[in-house]
Amino acid sequence: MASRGEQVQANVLVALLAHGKPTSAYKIMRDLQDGQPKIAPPTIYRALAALVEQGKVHRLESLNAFVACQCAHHDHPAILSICDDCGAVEETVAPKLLNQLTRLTKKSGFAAMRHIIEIHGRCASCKNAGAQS
Amino acid sequence: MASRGEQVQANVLVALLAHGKPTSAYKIMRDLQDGQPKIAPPTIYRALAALVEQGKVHRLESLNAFVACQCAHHDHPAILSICDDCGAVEETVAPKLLNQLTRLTKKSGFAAMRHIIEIHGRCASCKNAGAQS
DNA sequence: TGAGTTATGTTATAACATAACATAACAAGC
DNA sequence: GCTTGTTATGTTATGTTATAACATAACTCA
Repeated sequence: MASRGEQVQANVLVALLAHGKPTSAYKIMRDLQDGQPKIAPPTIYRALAALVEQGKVHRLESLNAFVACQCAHHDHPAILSICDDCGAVEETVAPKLLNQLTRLTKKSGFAAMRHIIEIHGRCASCKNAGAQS
Repeated sequence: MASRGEQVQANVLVALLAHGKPTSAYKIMRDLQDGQPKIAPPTIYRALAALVEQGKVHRLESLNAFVACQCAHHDHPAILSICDDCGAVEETVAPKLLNQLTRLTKKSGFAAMRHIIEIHGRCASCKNAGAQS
């Protein structure tokens, strides 16, 4: 049987998938409070930390928000493209580029452990929508 | 004569330079409150926004903190290497790599406007310190 | 079963950020 | 030089994000 923690993680993941867009921890909490009124921030943050650890969720540092990973099967950290118009996030995996970054910073002796790459801009559909208006 | 805003910006920059490490907006505020007890968060955030705009300060999205730019003369966004041990930040400028990123995301029609690249790890001196212990 | 350990729940508060409005400075036309 | 509009700055309040600290429950293993 799933532990309580795993159950919360599953619920959080469902909530994130339902949104399909960057969602704050507190928004998720309010979602879950429909069925579990007393759930508190630390519970949400613990579940999110576990999901991020598992690679099932990405944390968006530049938005202080979270998205469900869209391509479950990769271990590589993702490059996240964030549309500032509609909020859509696209994941790109580019291990070579990450290696380049690691090598670049290694020149001064830096040992890279975790790469955060977030690119803000406009997605294809918002760009088109903007152009025609 | 410098406007009030420019004065605050100068003071904030001095405080940031004095630290030489990532510093939160509230820490800066407490620093400035030595000479100006009533200064409030919006004043600090406005000054920081202006300094970031001018490229004199970088915002570290993954730390919710700020550092003074160490190489004043460039317009390119910097790649920031952050030591999780000592907090030191190193800036690297690599326009080619940013272009690669832009091209990569452009494949799906994304128009990149702002690149955020933060790499966590250990700097050379902390790595050495850790190895010899 | 009971002692030790880990996971989870709960309360409280810390830390980060900005909305909303008030006031002051400045600039342009009268 | 006044007054009117505009922009910059100050001020108050509050919203939002995140975690510390402690309590309780569940699990393990002798």
